[in-house]
Amino acid sequence: MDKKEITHVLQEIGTLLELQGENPFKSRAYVNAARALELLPDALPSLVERMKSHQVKGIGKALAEKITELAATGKLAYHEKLKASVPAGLLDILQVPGLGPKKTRLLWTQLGIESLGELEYACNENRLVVLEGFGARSQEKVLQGIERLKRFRGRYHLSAARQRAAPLLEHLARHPATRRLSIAGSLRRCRETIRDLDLVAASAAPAALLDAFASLPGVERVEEREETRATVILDNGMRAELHVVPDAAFPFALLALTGSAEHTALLRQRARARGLTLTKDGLLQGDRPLACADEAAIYQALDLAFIPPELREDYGEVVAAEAGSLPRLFDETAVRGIFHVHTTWSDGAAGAEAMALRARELGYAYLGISDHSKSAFYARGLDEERVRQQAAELAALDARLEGIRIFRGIEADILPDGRLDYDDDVLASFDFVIGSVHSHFNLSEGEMTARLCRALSNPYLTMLGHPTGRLLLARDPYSVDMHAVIDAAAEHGKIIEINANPHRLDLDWRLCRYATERGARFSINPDAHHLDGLADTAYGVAVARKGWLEAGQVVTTLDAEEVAAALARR
DNA sequence: GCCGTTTTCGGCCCGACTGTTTTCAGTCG
Repeated sequence: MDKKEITHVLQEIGTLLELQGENPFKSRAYVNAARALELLPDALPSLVERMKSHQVKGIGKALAEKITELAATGKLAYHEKLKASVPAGLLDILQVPGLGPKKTRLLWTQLGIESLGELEYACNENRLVVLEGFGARSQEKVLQGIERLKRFRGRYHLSAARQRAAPLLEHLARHPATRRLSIAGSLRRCRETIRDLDLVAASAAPAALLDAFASLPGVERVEEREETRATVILDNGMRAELHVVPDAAFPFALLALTGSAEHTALLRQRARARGLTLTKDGLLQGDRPLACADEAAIYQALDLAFIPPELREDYGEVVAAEAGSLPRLFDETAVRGIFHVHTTWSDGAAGAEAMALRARELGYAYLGISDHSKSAFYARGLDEERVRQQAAELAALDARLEGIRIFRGIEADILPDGRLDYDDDVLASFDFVIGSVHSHFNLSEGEMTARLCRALSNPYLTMLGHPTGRLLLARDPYSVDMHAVIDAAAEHGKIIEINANPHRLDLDWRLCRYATERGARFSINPDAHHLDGLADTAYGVAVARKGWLEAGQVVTTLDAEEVAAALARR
């Protein structure tokens, strides 16, 4: 059992204890221990040794024993016992906004509710209103929350989908019966959330390949099996479908299965206008099939430039492909540096030096550190004194490290009235300032728009962080007039963040083209809170591609000298 | 369950918001 799995168990114990009505501080001790574990860079064996000799703050005798048991056996009797005493459905109920452990426990003990389905039923029967602390409004909110959860159920973040698809592709690619292989569907188009995985293979032996697919690691069961197609359910509940076609049909199947449905409908119309018929099996002129070696050849047959999968959303890409005005998309290799990285100074899990070394390893030329500001006390935001201390540390680090330049920034809270979280003299001391909203999400649209626009007019602000505040599959964006915000950013020459954390992907790609028209510039920021978070930059590149951005619009494609000059001009 | 000590118990992070109350508990970030 690795560290991540152990921290997950500890967190779940904390939740279960709360549901049981245990002392909340006891429950928090488990959550604290999970965090302490996360923050420690050590590998597991040396960690266990340090815990046993009481060297880890937040992990005492009892927790050290439990963690040792987990690390050694992969199980914990105490955890199993707790799980058995609390209905599993209560953990689902905790996902409903407004329902925490206390209220969930009340629902359980007073009304006998043990699952989301029972909760929905009870709401419809108007049974919540009699409970202490509940009323008609909260019952209505609970119902809305359940609706939202249902809507999201069965969807996954882009990152999760990529992680599950990669090993499937790897195994199938090695199979001798595979001639060509590709991911398709919304994952190939890099949509921000994905329902299921679609794979296409070219092979002369479909049965053999489908057999192999059904028995890949991580496949829990086969849901459907036909001659050329199989659907399986993976062990996390995700659905994956493999289509096997003859090699000549591969480009057509790939195109059709990649979609979007709207995009392929446009292509079929276009074919028809040329006396051709485009299907998932081929391109026909009357009865005569026209051979196409790859997707590009199909587009060519329709007098179109090749349209990258990310753009196939019926957002004007066919018109642009006809006019030869598709954007010149860039890939990860064009990104030269990174902004928006947290460290242990606030809520990050790694120190600045470790982050810098990892960034250098990944080939980046500069790293912009930006911890939280003082209002973000839940994230150990920096007061003015700690800002000074960190400044000294980062200056020394920058002087010491070869091959990577450190920029010293801050992620300053945008206060409800649109001011930033420090006085001007402190703001002026940073190389760059990211302004972000972390509280007071529920302002009216007018107030929130004014708040962001005022922040954008602040001369010390460099860029606007996660502009809409959304958390994919969890929290809707706050209400804000993003067109007005983009206008303000363009007017004041501020950079708009493309937050590359796969839970955010914010700015939304749908707004990128409007921002481009207004002349806005962008920065692809991983918002990394641990070492592996730096690699999230890839998801930001996916958003940029989907938003038709070219390298020239993205400041992190500049080299260190150029970006330093741009920051200095601020 | 952890920690620290004025050392074996008492406190454990803060503030805003919401919907319920009629002075506050629970949730959230």
